[in-house]
Amino acid sequence: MNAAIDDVARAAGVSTATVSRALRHLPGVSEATRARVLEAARGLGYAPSASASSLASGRTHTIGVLTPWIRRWFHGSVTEGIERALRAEGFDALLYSFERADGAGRNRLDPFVLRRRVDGVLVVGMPLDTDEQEVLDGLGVPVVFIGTGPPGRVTVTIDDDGAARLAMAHLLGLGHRRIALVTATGEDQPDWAPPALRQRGYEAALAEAGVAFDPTLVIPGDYARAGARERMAELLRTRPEVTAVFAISDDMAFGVLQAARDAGRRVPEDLSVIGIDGHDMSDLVNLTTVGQDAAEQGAAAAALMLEMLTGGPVAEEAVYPVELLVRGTTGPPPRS
Amino acid sequence: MNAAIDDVARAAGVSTATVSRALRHLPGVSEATRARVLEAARGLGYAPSASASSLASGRTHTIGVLTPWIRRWFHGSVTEGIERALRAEGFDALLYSFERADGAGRNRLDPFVLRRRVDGVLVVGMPLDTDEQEVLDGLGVPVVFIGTGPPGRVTVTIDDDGAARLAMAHLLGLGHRRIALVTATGEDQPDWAPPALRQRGYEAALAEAGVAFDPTLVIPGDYARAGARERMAELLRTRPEVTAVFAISDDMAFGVLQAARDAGRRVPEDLSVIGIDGHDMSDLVNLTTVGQDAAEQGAAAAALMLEMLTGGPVAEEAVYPVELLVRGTTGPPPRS
DNA sequence: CTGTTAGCGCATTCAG
DNA sequence: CTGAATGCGCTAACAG
Repeated sequence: MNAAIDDVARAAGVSTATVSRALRHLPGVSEATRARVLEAARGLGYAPSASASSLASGRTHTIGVLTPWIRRWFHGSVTEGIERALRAEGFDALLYSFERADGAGRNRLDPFVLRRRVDGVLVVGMPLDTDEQEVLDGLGVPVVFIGTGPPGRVTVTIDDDGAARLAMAHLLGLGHRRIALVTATGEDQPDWAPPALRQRGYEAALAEAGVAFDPTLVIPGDYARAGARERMAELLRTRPEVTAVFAISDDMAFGVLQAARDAGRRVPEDLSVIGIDGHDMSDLVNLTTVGQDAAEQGAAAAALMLEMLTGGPVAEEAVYPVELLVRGTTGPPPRS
Repeated sequence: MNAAIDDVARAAGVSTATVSRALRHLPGVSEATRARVLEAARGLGYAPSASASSLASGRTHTIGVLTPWIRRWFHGSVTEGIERALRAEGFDALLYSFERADGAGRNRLDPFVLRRRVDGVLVVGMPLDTDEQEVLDGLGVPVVFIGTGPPGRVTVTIDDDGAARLAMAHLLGLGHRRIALVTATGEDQPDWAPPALRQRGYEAALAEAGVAFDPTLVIPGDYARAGARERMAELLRTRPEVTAVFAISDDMAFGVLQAARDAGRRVPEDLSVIGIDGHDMSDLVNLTTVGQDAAEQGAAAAALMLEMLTGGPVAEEAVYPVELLVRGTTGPPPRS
């Protein structure tokens, strides 16, 4: 029932080599024979064996997608964009999720699971440490980073610094001066990752507006809602002079919104809140944010990968645009 | 640099057959030689070639995950659960997303992309039509359905009817009588899929409470927020007597909440809203809902698949529990 | 433009 | 318990 290449060859009256060439649309096959081969293949319901093809050619036509989560907005959107772009080109996406184990840090990146099964690796929103980068490099296949990547590597990102300035310009333009920053920290957030870059934008924007930077207004976090909510609750209690909060992700902005609600602070009358992402749910809660197209970045990364696979040179850094989405969580500061 | 099995055999002073057996922990290898082989393999950094192994054995150690979307809560959560469970057992997850093209129905399920590259297929939240089922069956590998599956197939689901009754009991218990149902319809929603089953629960609960079923209170939808919001806006305008809405998914409940807000209806004072899912964001908007554990269902489906692969008999229907999460969007009906 | 010939790296008989 | 031999199905030289 599973026809093999020589069945097709026999049916078409040619050699297996010709079948192989015809089916892959390689040059050097006459139109007439190609047509006969295609016909025979269709008739037999022939589907080439990926394993045999990989074994013989050394290429798997499969790209590994390395991501710590897939249900977070950014990671899910990027992964979806990747999968579609790859499939359109006949490539498969192999999923490798490396969720952080509780307290124990992220699962070790096992070099063996990826060895010899992918032609390339796409790393989604995951700042790899030096060891992990070495493991990946040891695979000997191209790697593209989405969302965040070490300097000097092929990356697809937004302009993190610019996105932060955009958010801050909006807040400062409304008249806010005491603006808290909710960010993400930890040893796995190096200075080339979004949290650091966005904080840089935050500080630069303050400086340009002539507002002194107050480090006690920088709230650490882990990109997640719950932590932001907790930490924000405390800030709201201890620092009533804060009139606006800039969270570096929408999910953390959601936590800020919850904390404000818990504390009985009206948004935006008492407190303005802005995020970054353009999360699916941001319009549900009417969050003002700086939107990015994560699926498009995934698709772009996939395209870059395919380009690298064919030996084409690619630009090191692809930077995607962001857009200020003014909604209902920002307004002028309360008159004091 | 990429050691092959005969390098290991040479280093350990045994044959490749013994290496193969030792590394796969097959019986019939003495402890001493197994240890020597493991040692040699580690020393050489040997990783078996998946292609060669598949070609020789006919098994790919890869499971295809068929899903229309991965960023929707249910599908993303299930997929994440699947991936983790599979990886723990040394299996790979190959992603096949088949997003509905605009207006043109879902992408055709291409039989060829899956042929000979997976040992089994997991279908996530996707009621396949008869043609598609045939395509899948033509693959000759086991199939497990999560969230919804044709009768007589191996499925992992919740008790859809029971979940609906649970939601309705809550609403009815609060005193509501005019309760709208926001559901999902269309030819791709057969009578064994959640929308039909949940509607059955809705109707049964009404009947038991002695409330006449009013078909004009059933709002069609497509599981998405936007549509629910639009259709709900109209209902709110034309049917002011409705005091509660039961949406069969949290995402649609979010749309209902937006419509209520747009219409100036207070929740829950003027209108109660309940959903099904326990979506990540449901607590953000304080939605009362019937929660399910989607990731666990994914993991369970993966385990079932592995069981089927080893020839074990499996139960046809695994039903997972749900739980009523009473939050802030439900309350007694307004006194009229 | 097409056919012949070797492998790709492993799993699996079958002997011993 | 272990080894030798065979072939999984295809691609990639190399000839013609």
